[in-house]
Amino acid sequence: MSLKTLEKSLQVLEFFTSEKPKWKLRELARELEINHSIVYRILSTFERSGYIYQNKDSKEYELGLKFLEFSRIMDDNLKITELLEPIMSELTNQSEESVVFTILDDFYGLYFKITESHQNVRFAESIGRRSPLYIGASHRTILAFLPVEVQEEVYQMGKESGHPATSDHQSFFDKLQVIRDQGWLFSSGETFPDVSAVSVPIFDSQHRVIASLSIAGPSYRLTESAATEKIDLLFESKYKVQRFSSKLSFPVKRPEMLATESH
Amino acid sequence: MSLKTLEKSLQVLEFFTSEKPKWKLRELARELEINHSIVYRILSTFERSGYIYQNKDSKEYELGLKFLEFSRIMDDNLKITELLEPIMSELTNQSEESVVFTILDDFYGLYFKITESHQNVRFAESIGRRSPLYIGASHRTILAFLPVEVQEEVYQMGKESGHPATSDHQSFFDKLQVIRDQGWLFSSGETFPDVSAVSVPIFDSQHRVIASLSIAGPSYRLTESAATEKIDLLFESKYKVQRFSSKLSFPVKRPEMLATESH
DNA sequence: ATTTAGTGGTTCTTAAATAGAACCGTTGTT
DNA sequence: AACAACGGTTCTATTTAAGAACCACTAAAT
Repeated sequence: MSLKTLEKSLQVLEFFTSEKPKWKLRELARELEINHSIVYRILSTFERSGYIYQNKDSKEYELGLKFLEFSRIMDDNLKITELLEPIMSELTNQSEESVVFTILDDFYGLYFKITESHQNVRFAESIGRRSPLYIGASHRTILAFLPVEVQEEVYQMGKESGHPATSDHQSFFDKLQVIRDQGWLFSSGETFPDVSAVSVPIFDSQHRVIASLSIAGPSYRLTESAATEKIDLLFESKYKVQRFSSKLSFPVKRPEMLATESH
Repeated sequence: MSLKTLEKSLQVLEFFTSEKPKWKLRELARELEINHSIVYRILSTFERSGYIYQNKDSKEYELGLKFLEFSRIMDDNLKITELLEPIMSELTNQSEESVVFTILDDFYGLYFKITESHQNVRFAESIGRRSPLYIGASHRTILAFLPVEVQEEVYQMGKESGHPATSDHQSFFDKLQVIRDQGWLFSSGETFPDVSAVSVPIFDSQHRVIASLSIAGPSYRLTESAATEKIDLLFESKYKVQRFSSKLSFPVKRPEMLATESH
């Protein structure tokens, strides 16, 4: 069905995170609970192709330049960004806040494109950041329009990680219902402290949710009432995006349930 | 020695370029001259982990969001950029032109960081672009300080690709000598038409070349004499970079000769 | 209508690659 | 001087992948 060697190798890459970007060989092997010679072969193969870089003094391994290269190729390829850019820039100008486009990626949301207000905190460095769907307006707005089984799964993920948003099952699902009813969501300080955002879902031509569009800003300025005033602008942009999104394909990975226990 | 399955899988990824970012399964298999079921297994394994995205309508494969994610992790990790940033920004302000930091990556140079002059053409989108060392001031400046065997190899690469810079062996190597003698290089329109640049090499603590630092701008403004006037500024920045580079490790991949025929 | 050639995806058995224990030589500690 | 830990290497039993043949499907050509 799939290539086990490749699969395992890619799992190894997942351990190179922002929190732990550098690994010594045996340290990583212990963490993975596999023989260090296997890890060695994987890392050195990656290294030969530039996906992994090894500091020859400290012997530590880290991510290689290949990812920079491929990320540029992606940008070139995604004409989406060209079409998104003017719409988002306009919304930034009108709303005087930063605008964030979050894309659905399995059980996660990924900050795909950000246009920054000049009077704002720096968000742009978050591009490419992936976090679970239970957290933040931009993410929960997407979750609200996914199948209930996925919502349950995501809720469980949050529960297991101990995240406060998933402390009460009833209120979590009630809030998702609110998003579906009013078509948007405002939230404060969920993803970043002192940052608030208001989000709307983006659908493809088959009315499946694929992303969300958000206005984000510092909580002291972007209060709930300030955000509410900007909702009309946000909806205008949403429709503009949806108009062209029907013609383009976003690299969206829809979540798949491995096993459905109920009938 | 190395994992053949992984190696082959990574070779498949290399075919997703800016020029040809989307492939149909059998089309790619033909190009690779391997059985399509092998390519299928590779691509679908990559897809399950987000490295490859398949458009479910057109069935075409392209690069996945994983590369965006890893590229962000790299940025977080590379404190280099934090240290490089102020030096490069200052040089941009002083020189009133864009500044480019090019890193050595095997037989190639890769645009690693760019600070843009406000009065300038857009370079930033080139970050992550990798091109052979025979082309352009930023690249040839690095090449000049690499072993002569590597220079010969690179010259051959250029020859085979028919690039004009490598039409005459003697003059190619003479120019490299000039770079070593004067410590910098000016060139016009080599990488981008109507763009000129002046470059200096960056060495690590063991005096091995690892990168180059360049001032780049439109040829009508950054003439050879204009560039010459900025060389002092460029050298100042070069030394600032080298002062901290001794303490940090750049993810530089040094070229390795597979076989040296001559003694 | 029917053949033909193409597509993405799947299956099976032979043939090839990998796993992982045991092993280097080196380095730093006790 | 003994010990432990390191990155890296080697060898063969065991696992995995290769790739021809095969689907079901689509589009074009007859």
